[in-house]
Amino acid sequence: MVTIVDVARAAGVSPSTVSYVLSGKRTISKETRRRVERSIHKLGYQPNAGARALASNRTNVLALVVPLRTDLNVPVVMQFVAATVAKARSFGHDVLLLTKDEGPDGLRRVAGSSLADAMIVLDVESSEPRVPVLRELGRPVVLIGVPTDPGGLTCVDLDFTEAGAASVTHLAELGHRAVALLGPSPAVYERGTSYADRFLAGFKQAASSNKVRATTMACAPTYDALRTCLDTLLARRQRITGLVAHNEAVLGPLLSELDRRGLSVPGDISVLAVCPPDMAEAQVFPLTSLAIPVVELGELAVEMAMRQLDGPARPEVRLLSPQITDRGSTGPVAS
Amino acid sequence: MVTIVDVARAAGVSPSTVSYVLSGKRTISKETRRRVERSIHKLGYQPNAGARALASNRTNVLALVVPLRTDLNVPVVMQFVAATVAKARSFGHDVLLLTKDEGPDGLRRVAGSSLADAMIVLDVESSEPRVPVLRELGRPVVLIGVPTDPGGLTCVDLDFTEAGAASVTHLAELGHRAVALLGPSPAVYERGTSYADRFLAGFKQAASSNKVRATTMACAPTYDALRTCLDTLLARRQRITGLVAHNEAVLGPLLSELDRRGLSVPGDISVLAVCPPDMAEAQVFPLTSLAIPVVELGELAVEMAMRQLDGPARPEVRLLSPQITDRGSTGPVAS
DNA sequence: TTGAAAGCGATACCAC
DNA sequence: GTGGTATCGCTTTCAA
Repeated sequence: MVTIVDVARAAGVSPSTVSYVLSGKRTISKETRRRVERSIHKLGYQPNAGARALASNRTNVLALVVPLRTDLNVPVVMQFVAATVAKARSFGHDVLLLTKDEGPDGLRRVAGSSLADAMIVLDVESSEPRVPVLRELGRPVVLIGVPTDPGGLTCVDLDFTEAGAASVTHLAELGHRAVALLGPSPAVYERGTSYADRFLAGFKQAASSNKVRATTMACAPTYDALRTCLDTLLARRQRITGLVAHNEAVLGPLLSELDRRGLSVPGDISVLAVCPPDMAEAQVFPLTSLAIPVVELGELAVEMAMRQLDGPARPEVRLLSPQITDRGSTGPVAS
Repeated sequence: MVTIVDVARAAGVSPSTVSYVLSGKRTISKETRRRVERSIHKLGYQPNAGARALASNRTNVLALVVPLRTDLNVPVVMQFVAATVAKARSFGHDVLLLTKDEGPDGLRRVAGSSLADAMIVLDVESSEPRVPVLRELGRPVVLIGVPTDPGGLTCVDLDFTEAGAASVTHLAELGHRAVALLGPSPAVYERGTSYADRFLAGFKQAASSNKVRATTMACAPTYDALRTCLDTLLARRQRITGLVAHNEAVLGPLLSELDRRGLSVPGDISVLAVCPPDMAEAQVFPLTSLAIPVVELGELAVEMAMRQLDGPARPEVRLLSPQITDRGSTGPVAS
């Protein structure tokens, strides 16, 4: 193994000089820098991560805690992970992947043994058991999602309350007077997953202030559950003309069921999907959607974590404004 | 921060004793062990990963290199990741997530800086540019997939050649004389992804030896591509009665298109899916499937990597035998 | 602008 | 069965 000492010797300088060339924390003469860089290159030197971490208290590793159950939407999580890893690399960090299964102890372990400098935590629940732990770790943390009491922790998320409201408003402005929300799995609500509740609240609130009749329904990610939901929804006295699907997993099934029942979109029923943009485009026909900005969230989370590493930034809860893209699956009510 | 020295002092022993209690590499008297463990607990001691790595040349980190493009099947990759992380944890290892985008240099970087003890590499192509690099790293490596020349590297995968053959045989035994393969995206073939080619080869080979007429077709993961494929396939003179879908992304669309065209499964056409078991069960109706044993592969890969860490094991290429589970979507040809 | 050397917190060898 | 301590490879202070 090539060490910094080897490089120093080859370049005829001291190890500290090599270190400073690498870190840029000191001004180095042009000539010295050249010699050092040459030696580094020639010897193929690569700093040892462990030694570096030990000496500097910096691992250059970002821990990412994700839910790896199948009950949450997998492609969405994956997109998020991809965005995070890419962004982290751009800051010279690698990503250590932890699962939610490890719980609060996992966080303690990783922080306690200095495996990572900072953490990004996904799938935050309203009353999140990991929050108190995270607060005590004394390490930069960014939550994706907003617990009931973020107290001191940095959070970033889509403004789901606004999003819920915006979806209703979108439909209301098209003249819809009876709309439905096809929500996430009951399991998600039971867990108290914060975004689900917030969306629901915004949805109901806007429905009432827009004088729109709203039905809401959790829907497990299976064909059967979806059919049952649809049966119930479509059997209502007041015909539902607008449907908001806040459940990526059932988008495909939903469209094929509507088709099977002879309902055309948006002719008979408008469909607004709440999902990442690419997913809205990948359906049997493109769906008007309220975007879950997965990539932006991932990148933002990394940036916020890095900022905290640079020096204590004051905690903030950042909520991104919802944006709706019309792709033709919502339209005015036929009168 | 609590260090091993603090623990040693509190327990009235030397640091080395604490270390040995932790590692179990030395016999320790019952009494001493008790005292040490108590102190560890009381002080909340957690070994510093960097220091440990530096001193022992072991990081207890496993690097996992995954394709994070959207063109490959995301849920499948995710399942694999989940299985790997869980298994790695059971060996006391954490997982560092790398993307294929980093290419060979990424592997060099991670190995060179001792960020991980071993690597597991997904989405291996036939003529895989990373193979020569991996071979030179001198670190335990397990490839998921089999490059044309594994030379010295350990690989594990489903036996896709056998799998291709088994799917044809399954249909042939039910009396089908004209079958089709709906394969992965053209992009996958163009990349020379090894499993796609192997499956195709086995498929064709078995078709010819079973005297079955076989049509094969790559299919991009979009509705349009699928429709075009189906149009072509169903327009054939000799009516196709058996369909093998080796493309997780189009299973849903496929079934709804068949339905739309008034084709019943398996009455008019048998459908055999090549995908993870849970995916076969999650369709509009359960599909007979040839399982891609994602979880087993992930766990096996970790085990093989760990074995290599224990001492140089001789390289092997392990191919899992395909298994078909009948869920009713394939049946005898109506005559 | 550069060098010397004291740590960082473990492990594991050598002694006893 | 236990202790002392050199060592791992780097960062960073102190000195020049």
